[in-house]
Amino acid sequence: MNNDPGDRMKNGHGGARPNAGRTRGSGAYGEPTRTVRIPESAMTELHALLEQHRQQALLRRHSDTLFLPAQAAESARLPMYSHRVAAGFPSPADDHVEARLSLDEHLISHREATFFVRAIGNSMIQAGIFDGDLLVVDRSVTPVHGHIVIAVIDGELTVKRLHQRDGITMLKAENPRYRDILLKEEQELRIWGVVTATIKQLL
Amino acid sequence: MNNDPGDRMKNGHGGARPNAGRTRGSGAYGEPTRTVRIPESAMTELHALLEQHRQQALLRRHSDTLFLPAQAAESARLPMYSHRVAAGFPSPADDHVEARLSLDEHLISHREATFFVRAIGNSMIQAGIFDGDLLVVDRSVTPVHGHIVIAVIDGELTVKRLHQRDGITMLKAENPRYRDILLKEEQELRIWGVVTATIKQLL
DNA sequence: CAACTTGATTGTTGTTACAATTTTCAAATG
DNA sequence: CATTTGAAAATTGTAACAACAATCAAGTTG
Repeated sequence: MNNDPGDRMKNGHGGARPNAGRTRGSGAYGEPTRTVRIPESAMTELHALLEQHRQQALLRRHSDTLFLPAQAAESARLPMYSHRVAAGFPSPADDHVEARLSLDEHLISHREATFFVRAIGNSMIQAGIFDGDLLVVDRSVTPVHGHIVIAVIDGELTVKRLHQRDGITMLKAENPRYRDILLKEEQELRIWGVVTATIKQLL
Repeated sequence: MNNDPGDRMKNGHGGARPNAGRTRGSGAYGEPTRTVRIPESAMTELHALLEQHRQQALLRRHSDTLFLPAQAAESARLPMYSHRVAAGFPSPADDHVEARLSLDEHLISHREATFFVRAIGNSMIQAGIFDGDLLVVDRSVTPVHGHIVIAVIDGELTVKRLHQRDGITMLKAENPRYRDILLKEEQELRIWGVVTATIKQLL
């Protein structure tokens, strides 16, 4: 070993030669890279993704000496993406969503006293009740002023808002084109129940 | 306006106050990020992954308005009355009811693809969707012209009616006081799903 | 002369730094 | 009391940096 640096430095090795240095694409991926910023929770998934790319680069690099057994038929190997890369949308199958909801439980408090009625007509359109909507009716709720109720007037089933003021009982429609029903003395008001929810099916 | 900087600078606004500046986790992912270096061919996959994380962050951020269906417990069938049952008091215990109904079964056709959203605002009031209504959303339904959809525009979750005519895509509000959203070229429309039912709770 | 060593060179790679942007709060304004 | 405004603090894409690895040609050794 020559420990004197001066001598060697003068007629130095290497130098600004062409084709010196490591060759392009000699990294772990065999291709240029970029820096990106990602959330920390994506790190594990990303590491899986990177490992996959490294494997593929390794395979490409040694493709002249490495062979794999032919696959039985075209059992089209799909790329083994980490987790659900393709998804992109929140999926109900995902687990880390806090609240889960049962419509039955959510909308029905008194099971024994609840039934459904399909609305007919447009007399309650301003209350958001359209023809064909499904109404959830609770018979155990005591109807008071302001409630939307299912009532029987002259043998007809109707949905109206119950008004009780100064001893006068009315069934008001929520549509200016419909008349309110003022309850006469001899008329009997039969209230089947209070509407606790209305459901509009669009499809 | 005081254009003299000296005055304002002295008792300047802001300053090194506590709790000033934007809050931690207010980014698109709701969590800290890191920079990593990845091969270029992984960029598309990474973008999908990141989009997914952004969606999940959005979902987390709106967890007070987003729900998923519960597992089918003992889905209680409740009586479903037809409208013409004029006579006396029907009881849910009665037998001569037409059908018995489970809301979960009736309103949810694809459990794996269904979630709930609580509506905010009154932009769809003429479609019978009011502030606070519960929307049943099915991701497996292909959105077409006329459907009411849940969409993400500029990171905001909205309910609108989808219009597609002559190559133009619009999100129309059903309330004259709200402007329609005309989709610009560079704007990306993300439709989370189609609203299959809306539920208005009255009690 | 073939095999090995050596040093400069150049691409890779993980991380840090930076600048532009966005979000937020409280004081100031009307 | 609602709105405006300026500074502060975080986000975010990208540039820069430093340590490292690979490569080649000249030099050295047997």
